[in-house]
Amino acid sequence: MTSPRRSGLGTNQEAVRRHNLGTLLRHLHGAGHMSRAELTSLMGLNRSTIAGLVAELESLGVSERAVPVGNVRQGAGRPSAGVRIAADGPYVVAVDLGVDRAVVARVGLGGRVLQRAQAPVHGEGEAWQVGSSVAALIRSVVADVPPVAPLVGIGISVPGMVRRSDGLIRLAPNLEWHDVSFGGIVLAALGLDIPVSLANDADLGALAEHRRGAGVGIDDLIYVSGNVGVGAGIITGGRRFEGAAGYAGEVGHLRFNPQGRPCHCGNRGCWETEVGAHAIAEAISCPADKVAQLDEVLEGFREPTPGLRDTGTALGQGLASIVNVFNPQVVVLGGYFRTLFPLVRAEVVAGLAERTLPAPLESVTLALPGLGSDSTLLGAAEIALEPLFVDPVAALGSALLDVRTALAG
Amino acid sequence: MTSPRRSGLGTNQEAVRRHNLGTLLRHLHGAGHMSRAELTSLMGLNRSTIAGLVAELESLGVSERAVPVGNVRQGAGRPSAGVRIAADGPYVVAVDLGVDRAVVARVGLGGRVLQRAQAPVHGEGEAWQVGSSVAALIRSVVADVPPVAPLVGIGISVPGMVRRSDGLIRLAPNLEWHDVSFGGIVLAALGLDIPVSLANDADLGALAEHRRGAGVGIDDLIYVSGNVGVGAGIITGGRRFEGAAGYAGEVGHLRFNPQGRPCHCGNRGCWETEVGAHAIAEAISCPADKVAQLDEVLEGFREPTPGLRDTGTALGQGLASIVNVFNPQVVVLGGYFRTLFPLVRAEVVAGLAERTLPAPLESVTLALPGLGSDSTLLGAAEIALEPLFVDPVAALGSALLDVRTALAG
DNA sequence: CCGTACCGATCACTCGCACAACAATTCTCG
DNA sequence: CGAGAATTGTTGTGCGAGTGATCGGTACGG
Repeated sequence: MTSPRRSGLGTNQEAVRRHNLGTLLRHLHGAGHMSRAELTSLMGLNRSTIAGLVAELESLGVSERAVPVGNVRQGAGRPSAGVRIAADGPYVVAVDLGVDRAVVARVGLGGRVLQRAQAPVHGEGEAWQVGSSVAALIRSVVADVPPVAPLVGIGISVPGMVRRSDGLIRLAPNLEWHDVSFGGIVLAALGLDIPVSLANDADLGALAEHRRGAGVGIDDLIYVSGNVGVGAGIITGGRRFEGAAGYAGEVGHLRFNPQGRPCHCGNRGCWETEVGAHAIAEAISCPADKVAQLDEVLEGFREPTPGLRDTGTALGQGLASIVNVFNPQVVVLGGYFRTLFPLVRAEVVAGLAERTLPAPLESVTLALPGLGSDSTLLGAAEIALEPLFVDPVAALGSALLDVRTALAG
Repeated sequence: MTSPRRSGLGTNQEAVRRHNLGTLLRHLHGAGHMSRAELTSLMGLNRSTIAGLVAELESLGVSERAVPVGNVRQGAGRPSAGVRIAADGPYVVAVDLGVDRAVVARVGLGGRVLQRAQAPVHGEGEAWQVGSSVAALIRSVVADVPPVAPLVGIGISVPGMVRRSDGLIRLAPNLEWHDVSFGGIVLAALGLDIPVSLANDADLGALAEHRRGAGVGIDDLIYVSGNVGVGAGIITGGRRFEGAAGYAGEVGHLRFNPQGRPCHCGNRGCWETEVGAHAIAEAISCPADKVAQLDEVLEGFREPTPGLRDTGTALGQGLASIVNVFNPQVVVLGGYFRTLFPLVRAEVVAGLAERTLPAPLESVTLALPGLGSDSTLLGAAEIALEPLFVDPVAALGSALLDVRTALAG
């Protein structure tokens, strides 16, 4: 479900055109609306070349002309005609699979959420049950999509380890899933056969924050997601760090306190036993059945408890290992850390400074997600959109038109 | 001293030619000797195109025709004329700066070591003293280079943290250097002005093992270097993982045992206090003044001592964190681990299996360096050669001809 | 011994981008 | 208020890079 990696191939002219068209669309996707003049300077190509590429995108129905937008005019000269994302252009379906709920959205280019729906899913539900719930949500978000708009694919964020080669969910501890082909289940429930991409939620959070959130323009960032488990998504050099099989970023099981609590992985004192949802809940004496609503509970606090302060210190100290090892420019704190961090910022920063080496410490910043709780959902949209940026013509050629009819038939 | 990162630029025809010429040379560098037919299928380009590129490389003096090499003929047909690296072609100078000695080599394309020299350097020597020793070694390895052979640049492997933006050595604990511009020092001692690239030794070990050692064809590997400190070099997706400023891979300070020995970084129980050279020396009761010769001492053992077994277990358990976080396909054990690992293989494997998550564990392999103790030296050569693969014409255009005269004048 | 297979060399062809000239539009300065 | 400067879109031309077909050369195999 993911394209194989490129080898040391040569480049021919066809590839040049594909690459340039895809890069132009990537820029448009990033900015949403821009002038041809901006594109010219960004891509370093000739004006005429940009004009040709823009014309091709328009004929593909991806972009449309816009009036010379009345933004700040910085100088003399003929105003540059705008290029903007077409209203009925290509879109994807993004699925954010959580432990207790699923969020589904129809997302267009530019990361615009066009429709959204969500529903609770049972914690220990069978995969096929969850799959049919998700399929129902997908049907609802595409209920009033215009027939001319092409569906490029589906992206799914999973709270677990996803094998890159085929998108198989190897292990989702909190869903109690082992080796589930969730992409196939959803497609079967829909009766469709379109591209489906799956990836780990933290990886997708990192991707979305890099493209549209707190990490725009930052090529080396880490998104640390605090939920029941703790995971990290890594962006390096502007690319996703996936590892050999797609499992990279399992920072939750870093050795933190060999005398600590037992972890479900079989060891003791893994970092996530000190800063995961259960540890946070314990620090604020939150009853076990309210751990799923930990966000709301945490928001009730104006001052941290001593237990929370300790959790904050542990969070900072664990982040120190991550910063030492990855040397990121920004660390984005997602999941429950998003509400925890503002409460115990001082302790986190102190724990980080205490254990990080001077050189990597001086260039790192801690940040909250710029996309709030939508990071993973928008990350799922990004991986589904990706084929458009590699080869727009091919991706649109294989996209699905008139989804409502296809779903009805 | 390192080229800036590429942004989302477009591709023009000039870039295509550069890229194809560089890619062809990269293949030739990897295989040393190949037929045009192989190049055709590897790069996916037309025969005529390959012929044109090969002709250009020949006119640049980089490659030369070889007789249809008498290797295994797999089928009928006219034998494909060979392409091989030119005898008097471009070369680089590689420097492996160790704690107690420096190795300098003249290295040609294909990673061939053409000349080599080494000398002891004082542990706490001033940087300029070490620089002039290295300069003398460089003079000796280029003493009988033919005048027509161009010198592309110098690559230096450093046992410390190197800032990527300018090659500044931020910290080399065992040399007791802070913020040393060693590249500039060496150039000044030589009286030359040519490109110098510096990088961390573990990073370069990883690069060399990926290109020419135990990791050929492996796109996700980690080279863990055990010396006085412990560091890691990471290759992901076939690229170096450097982090925002170049400091990525500092695994030696991963938290291992919070009640453990104090580390020079100010914390307690960092992993390198358990598996670094001093810990190994302690495990075998090696006197402190022989730590520099730990390799030879270790080679004297046929059976591991109980202390070494414990070190092996700690090594495996620490590697587990690395495997969980990076999900590599291969972990190469360099430095002192190269002699330690065969002694305590069982303990390392057991420690790794005990603490690694099942999914990343199933795809990882432990390996010894395919290049022996030359990994870092050849990695230094690789970064110096890199400009040739990005743009052969430009790199050769700015290369230095007739080095002997330039050094004399 | 001859047919087949494979490779190198050559040349016309296609395609994509760069360049130059011109038109359109706005700003600025006198 | 008007002319020139500045910037951008448009169009046609040219260059360069890779493609594809053809021919000739060399080896293998029956």
